[in-house]
Amino acid sequence: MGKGATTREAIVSQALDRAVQVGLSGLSLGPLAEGLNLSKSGLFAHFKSKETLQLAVLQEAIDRFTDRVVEPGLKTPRGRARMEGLMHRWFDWVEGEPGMRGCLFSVAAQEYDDRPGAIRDLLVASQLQWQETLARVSTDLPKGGPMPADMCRQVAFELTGSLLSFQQQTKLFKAPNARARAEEAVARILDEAEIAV
Amino acid sequence: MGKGATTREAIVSQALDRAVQVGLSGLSLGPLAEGLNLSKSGLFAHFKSKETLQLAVLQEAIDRFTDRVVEPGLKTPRGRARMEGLMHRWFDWVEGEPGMRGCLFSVAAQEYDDRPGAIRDLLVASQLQWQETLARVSTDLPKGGPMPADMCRQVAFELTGSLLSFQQQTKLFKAPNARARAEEAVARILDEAEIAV
DNA sequence: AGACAAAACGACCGGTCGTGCTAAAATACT
DNA sequence: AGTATTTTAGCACGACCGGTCGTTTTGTCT
Repeated sequence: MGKGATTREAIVSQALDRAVQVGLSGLSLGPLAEGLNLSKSGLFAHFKSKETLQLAVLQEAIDRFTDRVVEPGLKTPRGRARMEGLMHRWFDWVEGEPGMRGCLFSVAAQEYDDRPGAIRDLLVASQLQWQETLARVSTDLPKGGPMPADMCRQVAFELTGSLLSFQQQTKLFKAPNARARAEEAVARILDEAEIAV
Repeated sequence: MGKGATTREAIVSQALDRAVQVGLSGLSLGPLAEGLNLSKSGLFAHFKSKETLQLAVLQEAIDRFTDRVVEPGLKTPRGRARMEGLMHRWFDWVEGEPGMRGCLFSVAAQEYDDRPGAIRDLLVASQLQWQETLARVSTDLPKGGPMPADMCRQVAFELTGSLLSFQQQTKLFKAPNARARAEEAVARILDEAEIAV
C-alpha cells in the first residue's frame, strides 16, 4: 500500500471520529487537516470534493459496522442465540469503542432524512439492508417453525426501537442502567417471538 | 402585544421550522432574516446572541409539545386510554403538521448529546421530564394495582423505543406502514403492562 | 401634532468555509 | 542514480458566518 493510500485512510478514520461529534455535514476541512498535521489543500487533494470525503467516511462506518457487528454476529448458530449476539454487538457499537464514541448512522439519519443526494441514498440503502438482516435472522426465532416475513419485519422494528431508546438513555441522559433496560426490552421481544407461529 | 413581541414570535416560529431541517446548531441568521424580509441586524437586535435565539427556539418547541401532546393527552381518563391518547398525539407530533415537519428534539439530541452548555441542559431537562410523565401515566396501566416505579420506567423506555423506531421508518425510510408497525408495538407493550403486578 | 422610544436598516468587521492553482518535496520505478 | 509520478504545501479566491455600530424609519403616547 502506497503512501497516498495510507494517509487517505488516516484522513477518513479521523474524519469519522469527528463526524460522530459534529455531524457528517458539520465536517470541516481546516480543523481536520490541522489534526492530521496536513495542510488543508494537501488533504483536499485526496478528494475531489467535500461530498466525496463524506461518502468515504460513511462507507468506512458501514464497513466497520459490517466487520464488528454483522459478520461476527452471523457466525453464531441460528436461532435466539444469533439474534442475541447481534443485538449485543449492536449495543456495543452505539456505546462506542474508546476513541470512537457514538454511532454515525443515527447522527447522519437526522441530518439527511430530508436532504436528497448521494449521501442520503447510501445511508438509506445501508440501513435498509441492516433492517433486512435483522428480519432474516428473526425467521428462526419461533419454536413452531419459520416466522412469516411481515412478522419478522415487526420484530426488527421493535428491536430497532430498543436500540434507539438505549442510545437516547446512554448518550443524552447518560443513564447508567440503560443497558439493563435495553436487554430486558430485547428479552421481552424475543420471548414473544419464540411462542409465535 | 407590541410590535417587537410580534416579530419576535415570527422569528422564533420561522427559526423553529428551519431548525428542524438544518439542525439547531445549523441555524444561520442571514437566510433566516431574508425569509422574514428582515435585515440580519434587525433580526439580531431581538436576541443578544445566537445561543439566545437557539434557546428560544428550543423553548418554543417545548411549549408546543406541551400544548399539543402533553396537556390534551392528560385530559383523557386515567389508564390505558390516557396512555394510548398520549402515544397517538406523540406519533402525530413526529409526523409533523403541514408546514412544520419533524421533531426538533430528536435532531437536537444528536447534535448536543456531547456538547455541554445551556442548550443541552434545557434539552435534557425537558426530555427527562417527558420520560417521567410517561412513567407516571404507566402507573395506572395494570389491572391488579399500581405499577412499581422501576417497572414504569421500563415501560416508558420501551414506548420511547417504539416512537424512535417509528420516526426512523417515517422520516428516513419513508415507509408507509410505519404507523401500523408502531401501533402494534405499543399495543404489545400495553398488553403486557396490563397483566403485570 | 409633536416628542420620545422602539425597531429596523445597511455597511462593515474579523474569521472561517470549500475550492481551485502552481510549485516544491517526497516517493516509486527503471 | 536519475527520472517520472505522486503527494503535499503555499497561497488566493469568493462566499458566508456571527456580531457591532450609527443612522434612519416606524410606532406609541401625551
